Amino acid sequence: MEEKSKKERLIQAAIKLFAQQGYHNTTVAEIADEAGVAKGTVYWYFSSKEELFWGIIVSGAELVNNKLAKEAEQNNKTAVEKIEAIIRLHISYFKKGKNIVKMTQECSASPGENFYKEIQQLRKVAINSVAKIIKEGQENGELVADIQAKELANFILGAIGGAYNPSIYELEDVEETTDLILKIIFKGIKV
Amino acid sequence: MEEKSKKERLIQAAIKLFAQQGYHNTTVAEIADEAGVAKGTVYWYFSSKEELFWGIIVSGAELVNNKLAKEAEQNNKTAVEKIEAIIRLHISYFKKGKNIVKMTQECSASPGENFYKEIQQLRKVAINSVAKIIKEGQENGELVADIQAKELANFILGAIGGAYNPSIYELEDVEETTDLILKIIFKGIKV
Amino acid sequence: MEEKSKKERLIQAAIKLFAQQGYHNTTVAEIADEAGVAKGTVYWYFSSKEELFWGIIVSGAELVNNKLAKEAEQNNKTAVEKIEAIIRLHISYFKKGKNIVKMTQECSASPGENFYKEIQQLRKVAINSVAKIIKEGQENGELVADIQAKELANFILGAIGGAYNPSIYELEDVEETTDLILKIIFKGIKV
Amino acid sequence: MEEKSKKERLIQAAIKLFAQQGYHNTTVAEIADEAGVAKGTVYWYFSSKEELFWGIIVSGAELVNNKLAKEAEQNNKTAVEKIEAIIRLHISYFKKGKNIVKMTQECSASPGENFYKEIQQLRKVAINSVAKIIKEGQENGELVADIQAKELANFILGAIGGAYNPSIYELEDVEETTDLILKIIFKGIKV
DNA sequence: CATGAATGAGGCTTCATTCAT
DNA sequence: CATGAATGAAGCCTCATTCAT
Repeated sequence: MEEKSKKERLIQAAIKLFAQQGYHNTTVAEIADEAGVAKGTVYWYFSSKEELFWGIIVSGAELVNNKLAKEAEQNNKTAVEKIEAIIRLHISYFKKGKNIVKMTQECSASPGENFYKEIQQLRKVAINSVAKIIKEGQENGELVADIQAKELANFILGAIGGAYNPSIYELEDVEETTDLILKIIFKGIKV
Repeated sequence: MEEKSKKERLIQAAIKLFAQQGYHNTTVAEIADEAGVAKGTVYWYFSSKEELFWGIIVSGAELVNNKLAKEAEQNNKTAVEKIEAIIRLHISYFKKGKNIVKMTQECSASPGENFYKEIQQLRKVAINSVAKIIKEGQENGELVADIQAKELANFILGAIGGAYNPSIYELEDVEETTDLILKIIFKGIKV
Repeated sequence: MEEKSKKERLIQAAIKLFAQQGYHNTTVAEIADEAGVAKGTVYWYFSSKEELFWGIIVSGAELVNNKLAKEAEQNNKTAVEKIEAIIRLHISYFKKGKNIVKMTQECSASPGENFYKEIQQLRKVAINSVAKIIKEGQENGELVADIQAKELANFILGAIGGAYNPSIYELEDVEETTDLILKIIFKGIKV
Repeated sequence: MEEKSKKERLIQAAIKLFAQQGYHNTTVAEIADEAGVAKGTVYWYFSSKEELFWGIIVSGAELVNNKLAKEAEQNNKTAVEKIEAIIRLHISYFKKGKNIVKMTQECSASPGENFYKEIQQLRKVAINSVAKIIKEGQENGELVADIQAKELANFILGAIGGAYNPSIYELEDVEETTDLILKIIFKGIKV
């Protein structure tokens, strides 16, 4: 009796290999091998290589997006607190789901793929959640008002992704990154 | 007599198609077609599809890195001014070289490719230039001192790239993006 | 249900076409066609065109080399008998494996190919077996002693290959060739 | 002013490279490079790669064949002397024209090429010359009569080629090879 | 459910040959 | 005579996907 279902093993194998080697440099055969199943079996659980890849991305992105939406709807928090929560949320997700994050980054940077347009859709949803928080903060005077909420939301999410560059520094201590981002976004770097 | 050399036409065709369709979804045949030359001609000027792609990336990255390095060596500017110049430099490069930027982003997010490690090297060079400026600013009291220079450099470059997400908003007016970034990085968003 | 496995059919097709047209003038597509399988199937069974070619050569050469080695180790035969056996062995192999012999000849005469050095290795093994027999014959006075054993071995094997030139005379009656070689090698042609 | 004509330089370059790398692994560009001329120039002197290759083979083969024919027509020599002369002729040719010999061997073992049939024709001419000598020797009682002259001629020429295996022993001292062949062919190896 | 042999479209690359200069 | 940029046919190989068992 195996510990995990074949489907689960396939997903785990896919995450590992896609993150390591990228979408195009990972073959269905390799994934099946890594999961310990036959190549044909992949097609019983997933209709295509693309669906397998995209399914993983979506599961991760929706997880984050749902938490983002919930955060935006909180009533007993200031906007600053919510933004801080959002940043912590992302960083902790990056920490746990390093491989899926890498996949998502590749996904976001691969024009010409079917999933390229779809990932942008997901990004827009995230931006909307954050923008909502920002607008509140601007309306109640917590945040500076001379910035477009959506653009700021885009900046914050982009900065998080940009700062978390797992390939450069192998940041094991991502807590530091969190603090860095919070500090800059809230206080700037000028004395 | 044609206006541009075949080599130049090939490069332009490659930039256009790689940016639009991604590296793997663009065939050498398409590039040749777009450039109006025979397939074999590509190999007269470039030793492989990869070299063609990577050559374009490098030309762009070195351009920016050289300017970055020069900026870091300026003597008659404050650190803040230098950082502002760097941000303007990037944004103006993004504006002109939209397609090459897209290619670079794909390149940076494609593990398993030969150029993946090389692009990281280029990124490190850029980070070093920016970190040098930051250190100066911290030493002369312009910038807050409780942040690691290299991490901050990584954040700034990452934030620029993250904020400039041409696929989301088709930001024609990138000047706004510049101002946004400057404002946040220097002053933060809290009132 | 087909009579032979696809792998076997591929090998037979390859032998036929390689012998007829040579290595470089035979395409993988032709071999697949001749075998009645798809082009891709070739690569399910063989890792490359070269491996397919070389595998056939080796199977034949090892067959002969093994018999040669066994012959060399016989105790109840004179050297002359052994040499006769060796010649008969080759000629009967040539008779049956005409096509593989042709392939081997091409292989041996194609510098610059990866298998060129390897076939020489196989040839050396064969020479050693024959030289061993010759030395015995020289030691016990059966054979003339003023000839280097290895050179003589090389001559004998070379003469067999040279005499058996299937492209010149389409010798169906190879028995005659056997007798010819035996006569000359043992007794010479002078009255 | 260059020492040799371009045509001559091309031929020498071709001989060197064809012998070293084989016909299919040598490109026209390499030959032009080695000769220090432009690729297009090759086609001013030779109509095709094949013609360049074949021209070299023929020049060598005809040289030998002419000498062979002359030898056959000598009146003041015994058959044995003529055969000895033939063998010496070949070995000395092998010594001088190592590279052309290699090319000829490849040529003879490359079915599917246009020159494959032509080289057989040349071989037949050589055999006829030798067979003529043998017949004379058999008629005047010098040589054993129970062997077909043509088959013996084929054997002798084949044995010479087989014995002279430049790739195995790097025989610098080809004189020894000559003696070996003479000894065996005339006297055999049995005591 | 699972397998893995089989498929075939399509990609990258090589290279003999041509031809305008 | 000579050049070398340009061509395009053709080859080897990969791999997502299918399907009979």
